[in-house]
Amino acid sequence: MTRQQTKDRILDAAEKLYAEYGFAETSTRAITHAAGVNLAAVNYHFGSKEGLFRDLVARRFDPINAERIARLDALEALGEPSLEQVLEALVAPILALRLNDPRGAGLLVQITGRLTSPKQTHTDELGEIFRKTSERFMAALRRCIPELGEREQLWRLNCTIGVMIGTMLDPHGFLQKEADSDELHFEREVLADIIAFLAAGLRAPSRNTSQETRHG
Amino acid sequence: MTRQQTKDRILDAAEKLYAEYGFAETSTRAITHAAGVNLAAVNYHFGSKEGLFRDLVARRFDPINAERIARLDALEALGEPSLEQVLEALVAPILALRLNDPRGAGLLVQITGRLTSPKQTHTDELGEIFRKTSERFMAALRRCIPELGEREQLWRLNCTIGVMIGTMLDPHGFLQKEADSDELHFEREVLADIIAFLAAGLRAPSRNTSQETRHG
DNA sequence: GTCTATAAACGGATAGAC
DNA sequence: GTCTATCCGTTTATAGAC
Repeated sequence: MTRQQTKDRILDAAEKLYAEYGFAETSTRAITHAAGVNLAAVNYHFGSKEGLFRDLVARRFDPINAERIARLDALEALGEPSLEQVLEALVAPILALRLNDPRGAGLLVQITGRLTSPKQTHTDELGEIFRKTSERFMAALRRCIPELGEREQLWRLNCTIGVMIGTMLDPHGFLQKEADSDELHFEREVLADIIAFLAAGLRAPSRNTSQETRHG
Repeated sequence: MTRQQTKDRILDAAEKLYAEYGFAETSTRAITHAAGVNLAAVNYHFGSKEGLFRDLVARRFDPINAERIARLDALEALGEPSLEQVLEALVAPILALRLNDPRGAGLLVQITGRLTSPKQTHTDELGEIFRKTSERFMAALRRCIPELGEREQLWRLNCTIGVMIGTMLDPHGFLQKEADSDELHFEREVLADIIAFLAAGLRAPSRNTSQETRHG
C-alpha cells in the first residue's frame, strides 16, 4: 500500500466516524481499525489526532472555498452583483458537495456545523481555513443591503450562517435523495429554495421603519 | 450542605464547563472540582455522567418549552395567529434566557446548538424533551404558509431552525450586551430582527412562481 | 450523604523490530 | 513505511469507611 493510499484510507474512515460520533468521541483506535491500517499510522502520517483533523477539514473545504471566491471574483469583475448572485456563489459549492457525496464528503460538512463555539477545541484551525472566504462574502453581502445599519447587517449575516449550518446538518433528512429523483433538478430546486429564503430575510424592511407593525 | 444544594452546585458547574468545552471534553473530575464537591457525588446524585446531562438540559428547557406552548395556546384560543405571533411565541422565551443569564443558563442554550446531529450521543434524550414543542410549532407554522407545498414548507422550517441555532450559538458575540445598553430595549430589538428575518424568509414566493427570476 | 481509595478500562503517543 | 508491544496519563464508576 502506497503512502497516499494509506493516508486516504485514514482520512476516509475518520471522516465517517467523526460525522457519526463527533471528534472527541472517536478514538484513534477506532479510526485505524475502520481504515484497516495500523494504530501507529495516524501519528506517523499526521503527527497527532489534531493534525489528522486539520488535514481532514482542509481536504474538503479548501476546494470549496476556492470555488466560492472564484465565483465571487467572476461576478465582481462584471460589476456590482445582485444579492441572489452573491448568495448563489456562497451556497452552491457546498450544497453540491453535501448532495452529491452524502456518505463521504457530505458527512464532513455535517461535522463543521457542530464546531462553531467560541472556545471549541478546533476554532483556530477552522478559523484559518474559513477566514479569507468569510471576509470576502461578509463584505459582498453587506454591499447588497446598504440601507441597513451595520449592526443590523451583521446580525442578518449571522442568521444567514445559521441557515447554512441548518442546511449542512439537515436534522430531518430532507436532503436525502429519493431513488427516482432527477439529481440535478433536485439540487437546483434546493438551491433556489435556500437563496429565496435568505434573500427575502436579508431584504426584510429594517426595524427602524417597521418595528411596530409585526403584530397581527 | 443539603441534598438539593449539592445537586444544584453540580448542575451549575457542569453547565458552565459543557458550554465552554463541550460534553465529551468535560470530565466528571473537572465538574466536581469546579463545584467544590466530591468526585463520587455525580454518580450518587445522577447515576452517571449521562444522567447528569439529561437533568441539566431538562432543568433549563422544560420551563422554556412550557412557556412556548402556553403562549401558543393563548394565541390559538383567540383564533388563527399570524406568522409573526407564532414566531414570537417560539423565539421570545429562549432569547430571553439567552440574553438575561449569559454566564449561566444562556451557556446551556449554546450547547444544544451542537447536539443536533442524527446519531449524536444525546439525541434520544434531547428528542424527548423537544418533541411535543416541535410538533406543535411545526403545525402552527405550516398553517401560516398554506400556499406552499409540503416539501417547501418543511424545508423552510428547517431554515428557521437553522436561524435559531445560529442565534443560540452567536459565534460572533453579537448578543454580548454593552454595559450601558437598555436591556429590555435591546432584547426587543433583537427579537424584532429575528422575527422580521424569519417571517420574510418563510413568506418568500414559492419557487413554482418565481424560480427563474433570481438572477440579477 | 459524604468522603477516600481504587478498580477497570481506554485514551494518545512512541520505541524499536522488521 | 509498517507493525507489535508498551508507556503512561486519564477516564468513569464503585466499594467501603465514616
